[in-house]
Amino acid sequence: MPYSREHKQQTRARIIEAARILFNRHGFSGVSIDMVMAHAGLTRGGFYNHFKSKEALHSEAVASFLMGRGAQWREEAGVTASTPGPEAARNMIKGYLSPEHLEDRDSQCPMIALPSDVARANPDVQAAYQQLLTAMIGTFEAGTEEAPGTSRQNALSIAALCVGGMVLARTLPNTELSEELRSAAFETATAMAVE
Amino acid sequence: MPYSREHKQQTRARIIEAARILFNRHGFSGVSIDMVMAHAGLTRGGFYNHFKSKEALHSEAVASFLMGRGAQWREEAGVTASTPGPEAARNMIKGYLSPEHLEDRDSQCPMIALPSDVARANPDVQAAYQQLLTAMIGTFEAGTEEAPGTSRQNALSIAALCVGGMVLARTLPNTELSEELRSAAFETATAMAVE
DNA sequence: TGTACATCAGTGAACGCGCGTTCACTGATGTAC
DNA sequence: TGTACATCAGTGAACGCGCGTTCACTGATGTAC
Repeated sequence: MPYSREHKQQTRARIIEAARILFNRHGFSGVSIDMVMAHAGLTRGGFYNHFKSKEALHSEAVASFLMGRGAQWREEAGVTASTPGPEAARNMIKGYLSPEHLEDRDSQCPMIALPSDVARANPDVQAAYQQLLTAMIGTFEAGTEEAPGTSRQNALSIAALCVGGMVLARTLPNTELSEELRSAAFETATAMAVE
Repeated sequence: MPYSREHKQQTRARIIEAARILFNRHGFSGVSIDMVMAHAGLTRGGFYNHFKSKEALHSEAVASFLMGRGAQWREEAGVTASTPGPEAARNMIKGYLSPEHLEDRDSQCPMIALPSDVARANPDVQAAYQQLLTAMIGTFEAGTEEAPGTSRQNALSIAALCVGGMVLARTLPNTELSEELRSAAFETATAMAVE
């Protein structure tokens, strides 16, 4: 078997990484397979050696965020530490609703970059997003466990604040209102995690 | 001047209405000019008698929501009444985060249907969205005027909750989590409007 | 160690299709007489 | 009132382009001897 199995896997990973970045920047339909392959240092024809279709690449790209950057965030926030609690939730909120995340077009959370693409995507893509969202909600829920009755509602609301705040801030051309929105969502979400 | 001015304006309005509905259903790039014109009972060629480009149609469609259904909502909520206050804000939240709005694919708020299209659209489209969002925030702000220091932050957060809750609920294939999110965002936003 | 071979990752031309846009036209309508 | 005309909203064929996908090929590499 010429070309080690490793070699093919590395190429595959390079294509997924290029796709993740380009989808974030330009949206699913704003990216062509030519663009993805060129960004990965390859030519168009080889794509179908690795993926069944463009849509299949989409769900791989989302999953790769969850396993890559998303996992890193959760670790940094201390979710995996022995004492998760409210501090991990607050750290997560701080990172998610940070100015850096708002500006990070390439590595932002796909829920911010591509929400409307997903609502119309195939079930595999939607399932990948749901995993991402479920992980996020889990982090917040663990951070508000003192009051069991309201903790679930709080966690869901914090997730809505995080995604909604960032989506709106990202949409606006007016940077002042954009920053105001991000900041307001951050303050409110943080207050909710402390309760 | 054959064909009254009125006639042309009516046709134009019919095209915009078709576009608003189809963009909501399928997203900006998922809709062709053929589809819009057919939906309006016309043929492709006439489009450029009315609009400069497909993008120009996009901003018109958003503006038409603001002036049409959006204005109707604000009226029903009582924003224009002599005593706006928290009740109008609560009504608005109730309508926005309602199960009916979640299911209403055709006439939902474009901020829910097309968020990622907008972030990459031209300035005219973004300006139309900003007007829509500003009107929404204004309604909420008027509803929390008792505490001036926090009212602005609250209004912005409620907007983020409304849009974020609906965007996430819309994205999910799992209807149970979807409903849970909508409901949680509704409860939290309502509580914030009362404060 | 060196060589012939088989494999298959990667290449790039090609296909078919749908799209946004253009354009020559047609025919319904309001106006002038 | 009736008719000829000018206008321009609407038609539908056509253009050029980029896209997702296919396919015959090529050439780098691991393996067998």
